[in-house]
Amino acid sequence: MSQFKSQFLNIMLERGFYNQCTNEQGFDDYLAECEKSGKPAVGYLGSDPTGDSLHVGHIVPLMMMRWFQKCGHKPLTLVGGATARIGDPSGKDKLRPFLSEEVLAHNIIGLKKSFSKFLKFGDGATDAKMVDNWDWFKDINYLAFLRDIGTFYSVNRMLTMDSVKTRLEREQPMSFLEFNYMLLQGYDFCELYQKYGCRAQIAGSDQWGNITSGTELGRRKYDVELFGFTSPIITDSNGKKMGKSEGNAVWINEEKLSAYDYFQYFRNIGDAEVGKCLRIYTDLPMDEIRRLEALKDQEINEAKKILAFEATKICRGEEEARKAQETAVKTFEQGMAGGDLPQISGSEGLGILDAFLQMGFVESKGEARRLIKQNGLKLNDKPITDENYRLSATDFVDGQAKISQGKKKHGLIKLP
RNA sequence: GGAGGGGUGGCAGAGCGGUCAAAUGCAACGGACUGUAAAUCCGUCGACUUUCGUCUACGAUGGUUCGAAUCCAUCCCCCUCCA
Repeated sequence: MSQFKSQFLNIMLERGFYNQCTNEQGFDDYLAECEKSGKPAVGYLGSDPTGDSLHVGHIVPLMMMRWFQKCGHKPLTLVGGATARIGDPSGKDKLRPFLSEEVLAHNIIGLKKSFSKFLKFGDGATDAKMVDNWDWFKDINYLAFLRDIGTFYSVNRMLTMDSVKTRLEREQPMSFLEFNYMLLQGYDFCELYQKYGCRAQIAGSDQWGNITSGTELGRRKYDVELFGFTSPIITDSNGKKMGKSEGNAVWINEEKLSAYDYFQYFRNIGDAEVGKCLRIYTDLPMDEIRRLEALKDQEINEAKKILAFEATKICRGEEEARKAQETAVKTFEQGMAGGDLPQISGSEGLGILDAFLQMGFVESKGEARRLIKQNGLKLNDKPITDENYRLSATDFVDGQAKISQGKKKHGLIKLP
């Protein structure tokens, strides 16, 4: 069963994190050596502070780092304070808007928060550490950079990189600024190698070009072999990227998404994805996962509940996961109203259209009207038929009324 | 700087003076069927009011016309080729 010498790579393979490695054999030898000697390997995961929270789509590499740390290695989390000022062209058609200093600072705080849910930070040997490439880029001299780094890059080669090639093929503009992105990423890798002895970079497969930029620079400039390791892009059965729920991103930080909604995202995963998600989004042992994913038909719902609970536990803590679960059970299995549902305050006399608008379930009254015609809106589980209905005292039970849109979205109106 | 092409709803992409709130596809949403799944089928998909209707929208600003996404002018942005 054990195909690799290193514990880390075996876990990656077994749980479906393994997509591509710059030198599988070499990386395995290196990690095995570290694991044997008890000297942690250092690896990094980069992310640009373009938002103030990571979302489900970012979890894959985060979980890889989590395992990396569990295997006795040291994770570095790099935030691209400098590179965000440029914008990664990978997979995009347009230049990203520039971010103000305040927004960047705010985003970096948010990112650290996201990271810390999955990794243990601190000063210990295997504790995660946060670094910002702005620290080494902000004072860099252009000519010195061109001479020291630019000489190692061939434009011919750069033009063949996916991030550049696709942009050109699609006849979308690419600025010189963006063209330089891969040099900066390459430089990051080498900088971390110099500073922390970091020899591994872990990322999603869309970062392959940027990773090899770093490993090649390391080889040419420092004569050292750096390793890159990527995860596959996780898609659902329709081939779409994971991480969107009702058109909105599933955020990791609690200010952006409630634990209940986070829980529901995983609870509603497709049957075909259950095994894959258990491996990737939970810490459950493989034996347990194999048992769960073998469940069929209705029974697979048990696996989904466990998946949702475990995934929420990692990200939001056990307490929150339990509350979310209770709310889900009450709401869906017992037809009652769980306490963790989204809520607004309102009292009798409140128009039913306004109630849904305030709850954020609809974007306009017109939409609410349409949904009423389609039997899509409910008050205390009874379909609403009159769009001019106003809440009455009898609608409130124990000081709250339940309103629902469709089968999945439920919320509470509480008396003030 | 020169020549040509183009900017349409979340995306893709028709329309090229009235019948255009704008085809079609995707996405999204509601209903039916189910298992808080998938697939399928039906329906919805600018806002306000719902009955008529009103308003805001086709890069921006002006103009021509009874009437413009559609014509004209100026400006902005993008693409291709040339310098």
